[in-house]
Amino acid sequence: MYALDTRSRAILREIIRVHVDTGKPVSSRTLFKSQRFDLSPASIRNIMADLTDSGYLAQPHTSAGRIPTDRAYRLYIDELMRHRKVADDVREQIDSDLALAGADVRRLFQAASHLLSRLSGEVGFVVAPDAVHTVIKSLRFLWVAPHKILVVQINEPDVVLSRVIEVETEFSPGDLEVISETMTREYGGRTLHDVRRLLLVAMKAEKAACDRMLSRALELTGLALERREAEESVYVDGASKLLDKPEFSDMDSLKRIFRTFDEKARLLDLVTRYLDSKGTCVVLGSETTLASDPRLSAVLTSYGRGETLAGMLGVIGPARREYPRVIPVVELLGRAVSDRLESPETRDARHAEGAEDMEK
Amino acid sequence: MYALDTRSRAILREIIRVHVDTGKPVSSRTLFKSQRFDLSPASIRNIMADLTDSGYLAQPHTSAGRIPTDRAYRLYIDELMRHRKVADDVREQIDSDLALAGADVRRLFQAASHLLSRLSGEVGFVVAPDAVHTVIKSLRFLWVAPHKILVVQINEPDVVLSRVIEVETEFSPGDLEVISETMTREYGGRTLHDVRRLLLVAMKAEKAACDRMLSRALELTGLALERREAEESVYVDGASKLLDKPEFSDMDSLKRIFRTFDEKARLLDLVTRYLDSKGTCVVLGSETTLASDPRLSAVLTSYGRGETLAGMLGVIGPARREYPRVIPVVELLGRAVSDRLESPETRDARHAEGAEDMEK
DNA sequence: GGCTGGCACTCACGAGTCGGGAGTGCTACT
DNA sequence: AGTAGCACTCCCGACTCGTGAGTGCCAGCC
Repeated sequence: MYALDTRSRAILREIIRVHVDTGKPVSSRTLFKSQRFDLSPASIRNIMADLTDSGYLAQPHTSAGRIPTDRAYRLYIDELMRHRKVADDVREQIDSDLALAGADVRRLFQAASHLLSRLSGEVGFVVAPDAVHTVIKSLRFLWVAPHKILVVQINEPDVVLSRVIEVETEFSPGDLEVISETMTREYGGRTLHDVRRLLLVAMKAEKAACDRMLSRALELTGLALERREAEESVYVDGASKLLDKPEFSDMDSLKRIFRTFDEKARLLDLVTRYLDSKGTCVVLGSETTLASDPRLSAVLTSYGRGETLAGMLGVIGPARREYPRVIPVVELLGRAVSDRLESPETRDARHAEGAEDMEK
Repeated sequence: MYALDTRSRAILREIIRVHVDTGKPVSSRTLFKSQRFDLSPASIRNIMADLTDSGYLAQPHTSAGRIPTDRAYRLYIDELMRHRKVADDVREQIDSDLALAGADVRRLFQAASHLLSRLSGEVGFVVAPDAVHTVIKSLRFLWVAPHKILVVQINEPDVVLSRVIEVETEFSPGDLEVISETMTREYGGRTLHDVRRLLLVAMKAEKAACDRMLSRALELTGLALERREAEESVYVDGASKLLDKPEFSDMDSLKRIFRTFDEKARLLDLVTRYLDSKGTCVVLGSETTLASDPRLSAVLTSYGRGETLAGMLGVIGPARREYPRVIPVVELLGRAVSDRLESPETRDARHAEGAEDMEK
């Protein structure tokens, strides 16, 4: 009962193929008419009944065809399907769109989530690297206007982040240069997470010693590295694509789902749980409560190499999706984003030729 | 027929009040029961019939109550309603949320659009200042990593923007310093729009003279000031709020509307048309094709003072909304954002006391 | 003349009914 | 094991119909 024979697997595979295509329950007659099996509808029905018993198929109601369960999708993803190659024009599109975003991480993530959404027809998302994995290389403070200081944070593979902060007390450009050097020397090479921790310790120690300048420097650095809101580290694109999916055509679930996308913190929670899994993984609705709806599922992968700079990206949609096409796209984007985050020459070295147009 | 007497106006006003509250057509009986008029249902019906004839009311079908037309809303907004004062806790919330965003414009706009959405229960949006109104004060280029240059653009009232760009050829930190000074001297004080134009002219002139360094500098500046995508200059928040509005409960229009929000360029087009109107204005669906749905309407205002730095913000939702409450909120946010974009000390000088907490 | 009570008329809406059709499960036969 | 046949189930759309909310109009009243 548990080990499926080749024929059952073929039937299951075909059911999934057809169901993904049509969205409707698949009947024995449909399979029969597909001519792929040398069996009568009745025999196919028998096999389908067996598959239902083993939990791979379900029927929405008696006298309807069968739809694949999450268990079936799991088997399909793990064993039954073969990845399709990503079309060349899609590759080119990804390359050129990401290149257009240039070196600005925000634009890069925005472009990536947009591409994910457009190429999959689902909701695309990118979660920026988290504090534990981000390694700070250097930190620079620049005076830009009264009470306004530009913080330039360079992370491990030359990923540059900049933001403006507002301070109560004034710093001179000279002060800031000194602070930049000190802080980079002190905290460079550590993870953002560690730096935040160390800063707290240092500030506490400072309370006693009371070195005015140092204390101000620490405060400034703390402000600069403040925990970012989820809003800033989660990029979502194409939520409206869900409106086209027939499985989500009832108002109530739509409301719930859209609200979840609005509160990006929720998304962050759910996704980072899979940060440590290697490679691409598919999370089916029943296996976790993704976005409070068991019918939602995700294809996600982490980007970044080795220990540093791990974030996640992927797509969210119904379990019924073209896995053979979507999974390779997500993987490709994971690699593409990783590449983009490195310095240009490393990147160019790797793909000696394939870079159609890195400039624009 | 055109000049409405006091009684008709009172009735119309009440109909709008009730309709905004319930969302359903208002019947003569309802008005009668409200006890606000010393009239029988029949008399009220007569008046309602007159109002219908003059185009202020409409009935969804013969034997239903009346709903206000856009013409009625227009009259209501212009003459009938009185603004309600914004509650103190709302003021405080706006102040503290915007203060939390600090001096980073992106965060500021994000926070503002979020506030607009939350306080109005509709879709909030902020459109960043456009090229024609933005006056560049100075421009600085900083070397941050091989082939990566940080551009710091400071606009007129000390609004700081920074982004990272990727360049093919390498610049030394020294080069960049010289370029920063030259460009600021050359182009400081002009609008972004003008600078882009002048750059093109200069580059053309360069072609002939062929000063390698200058040509590279111009190219770099051009790259730095490239036209931003709509994605980057339009901030939308709370699109899902529309799902709660009963008037948009049919799938088809929802799809259209959400797709429009996804393509922010569309929004940009529609909104900037009103950039030059002074003060807050209400755009009703029938008066323009806002987001391809005549039932959508917007309350919007421009922020920024005088000639420099004009952008727009506001909310989008059904025409049926609590104008007396929403309009003041939008106006307040317009002022609050304008304030935040100035330098802290100007701001503090103005509200000598009211700054609960500018630091955090 | 303006207001009102009364009354006939309209029409959306929800519940109930019904036939058709798609699909299954079972059984008996090959 | 595979198949043909058949009874059974149940969703779905169409159709009907009663109900109730609301209006429009008219005749009378102040």
